[in-house]
Amino acid sequence: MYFLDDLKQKIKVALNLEKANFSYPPETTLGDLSLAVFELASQEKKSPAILATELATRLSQDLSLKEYFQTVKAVGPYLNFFLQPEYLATALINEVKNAKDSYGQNTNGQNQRVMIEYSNGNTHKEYHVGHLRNISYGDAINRLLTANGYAAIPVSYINDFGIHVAKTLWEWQNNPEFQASSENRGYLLGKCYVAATQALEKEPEKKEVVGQIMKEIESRQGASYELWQKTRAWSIKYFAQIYKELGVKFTHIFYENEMIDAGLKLVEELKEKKVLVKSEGAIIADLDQFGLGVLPIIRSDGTALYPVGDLALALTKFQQYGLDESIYVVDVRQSLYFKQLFKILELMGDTRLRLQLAYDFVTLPEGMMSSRTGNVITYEELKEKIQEKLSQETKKRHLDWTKSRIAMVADSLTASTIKFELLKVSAEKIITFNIEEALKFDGYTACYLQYGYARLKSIIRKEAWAWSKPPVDLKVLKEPKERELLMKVAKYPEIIALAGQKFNPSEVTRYLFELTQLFNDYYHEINILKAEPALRHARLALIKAIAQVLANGFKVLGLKILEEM
RNA sequence: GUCCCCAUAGUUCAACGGAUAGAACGAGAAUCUCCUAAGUUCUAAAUCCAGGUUCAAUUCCUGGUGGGGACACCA
Repeated sequence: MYFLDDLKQKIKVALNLEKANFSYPPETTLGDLSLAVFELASQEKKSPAILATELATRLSQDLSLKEYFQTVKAVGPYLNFFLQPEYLATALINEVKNAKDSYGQNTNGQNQRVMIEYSNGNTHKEYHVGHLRNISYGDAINRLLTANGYAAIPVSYINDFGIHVAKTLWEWQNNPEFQASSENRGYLLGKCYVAATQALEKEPEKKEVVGQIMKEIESRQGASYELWQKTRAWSIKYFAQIYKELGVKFTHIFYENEMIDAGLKLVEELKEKKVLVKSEGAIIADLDQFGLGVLPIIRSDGTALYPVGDLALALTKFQQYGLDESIYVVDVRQSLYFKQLFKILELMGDTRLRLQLAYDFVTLPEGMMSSRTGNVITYEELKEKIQEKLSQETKKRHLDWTKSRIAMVADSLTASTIKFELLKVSAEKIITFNIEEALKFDGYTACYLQYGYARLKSIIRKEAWAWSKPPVDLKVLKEPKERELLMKVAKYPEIIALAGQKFNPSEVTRYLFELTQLFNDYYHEINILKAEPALRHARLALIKAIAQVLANGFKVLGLKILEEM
C-alpha cells in the first residue's frame, strides 16, 4: 500500500469508517489531506461544521495518529490533516527509493490478459497525424494497463487487402514518376494513393479497372498479386521504421489478408445460422431490430469487405492468446461499426469481453483531413519539421556537441513532442492539429518536462554521491516548497491508478507537468548544491525521488528519457 | 430523420458532486557575475441558454442553441 493510501486507511480505522471521501485542500496552508464530512454529518444528523470540529478534537487526541499527523483541524465542513513533516519526508522518500522503477505501479489488473489492438495502419496509404494519435494513445494505454497490473498484450492489425491497395497499384502502374522516384518506398506509396484518389475522381469509369486489380490480388496470382507482394513489403518495412522511431513494440502484428479465408468460412456458418443474410446482391447483417442498422459484409461482386477479416480476428485473438478481454483502440467514427461487429459476435453466441476504446479524431485548421484534397499532415512531414527546429534549438545551446549527439537528442525530443501533443488532450476531445503550435517548445510540452528532468539529472551528476550509502537525515526538509513537492510525489500512484481506470493518459501528462513546474519553482528559489552538507544530501535525496517519478511517468507515456538536452 | 461527442479567459485545455474555477499559448512588464533562461516572477482575462435533482452543480438529469461526427456494399 502506498504512502497516502496507508494514511487514509489509518484515518478510516481511527474514525471507524468503511468509506471516506478524501480530497486535497486547494491551498497548502489549509493542510495536506482533507476529509469532507457532509455524508457522515447527515447520517448522524449533525451540522457538518460541528461534526468536523468534534472529529478534529477526537483525532487530535488519538495517539495512534500522532506519529503521522502534526495537527488535525476543522475548517468548516472539512477535516484537514497536516502531515508530520519528518514522517512525510522520511517515509515517502524511502518508499520511492526502494520501489524505484516500480513506484506507482499497482496490481489492480490482477494479471488479467488484455489484448490491446491499435495502430491499425493501411499499407499502400499515407501515415498521418490521425494514425499518430491512435498509436500514441494505444501505446500509452498498453503501458498504463501494464503499470496497473494487467498482462497487456499489444497487437496491431494491418489492412493490406482493401480496395485502397488496388487503387494505389493502379496508379503505380500508370505513373512512371513514382517508380522512378528515389524517396522512401513506403512513404512514396502514400503519395501514390493520394494521386490515385484524385485521378479516380476525375475518371470514375476507371473504377472498373481498379476492381479487376482487386480481384486479381484476391485470387493470389498474376502480375497485380506479385506487385502487391512487393509493395506490401515496402509499407510493412516503413511501418517498422515508424514504430522504431516512436519506440512502439507489438507482441504480434495481424494482417487482413491472413484473416480472409477464415473469415469467409465464418461468413458461411453465419449464413446458415441466419445471422447474415443476402440482400440486394450483397451479404449483410441486418441489425435494425437492435437499432444498429445494416452492416454489409460481402459486396455484390463477391469480394470481401472489412468485417470479414475482423470477425475472424476477433475469434483468433481469444484462441491464440487465451484472453480475458479484447480492447480495440479505434477512432470514434467507427463506434457504430464496432457495436455492429460485437453484436454479430454476440448473435453467434460469443459473449466474451470486448471493448472499443474510442478517441476522437484529429482535424486540421483548414478542416478535416482528406487524401482526396491533399489536406493531410503526414508523419514524415511533421517529423521533419519538428526535428529540424529541435536540431537548431539544441545546437544553439550546445556549441560543443557533435552532430550525432545533437541528432540523437533532437530525434528523441521529436518523438516525445509528437506523442505528448497527442496525449495531453483527453480522448473525447477533437484535436485540431496546428503545426505552428506543435513547433513551440515552451509551456505544457514534452520539452518542458524533459528539460526539467535534464536539470535534475545535471544536479545529481554534479554531486557524485551514492544514494544508498551514508545515512541521510531527511527530517531537515522543512521548506514549504519541499512539502509541496513531497506531497506531489506521494500522489503519483493515485494518478496511475486513476488514469488506468479511466484509460486516460492525459491525467499522467498533466501530473508530470505540474510536478515539473513545482520543481522548477523550487530550483529557482532554493539552491541544492550550495546548501550545507546535511541539507544538501537531504535535498539530493528529494530530487532523486522526483527524477524517479518523472522517469516512471515518461515510461508510462512511452516517452524516451534524456539525461541532457 | 435517428444516434454519438463537444461547448470554461483572445486561443488550446484542466477542474473526476465539494473550499477562492486552475494551467499553457498569446498580450503587457521584469529577470542570466547564482545547480542548463527550452527557465522563473508579476499584470489583465472565462463557466452557451432555460429549467430540475442536491446541504452543495462547470460537473448529474431534461429541454433548447451552437459546432463536429456516424448511419448499405469506404475502413
